[in-house]
Amino acid sequence: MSIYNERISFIEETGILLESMGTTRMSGRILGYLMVTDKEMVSFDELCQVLQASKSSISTNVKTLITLHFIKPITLPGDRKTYYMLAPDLNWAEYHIKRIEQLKHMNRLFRKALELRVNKNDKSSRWLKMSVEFYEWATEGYKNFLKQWTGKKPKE
Amino acid sequence: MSIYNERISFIEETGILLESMGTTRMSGRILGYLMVTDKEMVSFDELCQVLQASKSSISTNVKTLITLHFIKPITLPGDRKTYYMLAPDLNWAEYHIKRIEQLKHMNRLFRKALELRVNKNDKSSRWLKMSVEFYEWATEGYKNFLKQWTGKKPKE
DNA sequence: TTTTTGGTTTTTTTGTTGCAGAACTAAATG
DNA sequence: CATTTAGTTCTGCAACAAAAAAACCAAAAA
Repeated sequence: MSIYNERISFIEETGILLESMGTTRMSGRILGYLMVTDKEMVSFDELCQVLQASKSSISTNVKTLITLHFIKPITLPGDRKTYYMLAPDLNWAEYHIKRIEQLKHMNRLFRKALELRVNKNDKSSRWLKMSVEFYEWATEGYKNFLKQWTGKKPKE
Repeated sequence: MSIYNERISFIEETGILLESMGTTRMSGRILGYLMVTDKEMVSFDELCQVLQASKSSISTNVKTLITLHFIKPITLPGDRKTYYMLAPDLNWAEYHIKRIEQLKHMNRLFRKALELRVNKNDKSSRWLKMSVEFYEWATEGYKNFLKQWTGKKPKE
């Protein structure tokens, strides 16, 4: 076994969590490995070996992690290999601001439902109005809250 | 066709959105129908017919919507049927406060990874520290923000 | 220019999940 | 106590997705 058991179970946990968040288990494993390995960057080939996965699986999952801005590919002159590392410029706040879009979708649905109703003052309509108000308040407020992060912790 | 086309497409949209949020398309359809029907409550049987779905599918999906506190079952004396309506006491803020758990999981992973690292001051460790700080700040702050909602809009 | 290396794209295999249909259960009615 | 009603649970299938295998391609090396 090439890496410690604690680390293996950590990698698997990360796999499960990322899977539950909508990506794949394998992409979670890759992220997990990059988090616990003491190497600063890791080659494509090493990922295949350590995670016991096929090249194709690593290839596709590495790509999704890159588009999510979680990791970054590194290439070196005189070296054909590609290495990957945790994206040093990852901005979690930005990431979550983008995710707020889903809440906005919800809000659009509530408004539309309200339009489609004949009686705009029955229980269901009031439910919808309440929901619209909440989501309007929440999306705006949450976004403003997250924006405060930028500059909060200057990288020393 | 028993309901208007605008409403049908609304129902389908809701299905797609709820599906993308981790539940099933059918549960989204049920919620969507309850949002646009002018009836205040709808019977199990009506859901089957309007959504052209089997009893089993309605049964299981209605249950998940109930556990999510989105809808509420209503029974009436002298009537064997069960009716469903949008949960009048649904608290969206509460709902999202519970969802924050996922962010906490993330944070737990970051801390654990940091523990497992040998060199606690290399790039990856700093990435992890930054992430821990962000998630600590974000989960607490978001929770407090959401708590402000309660009492913000007294149901007049 | 041929071979090797490093990775990508395409195709198969395998596993999962949502839904329908049938069998089942509980309660109310005759 | 048999029958009907209303809904639940189990089984199986079709659709889909994740990962593996295989075919492929580009760049560097021989």
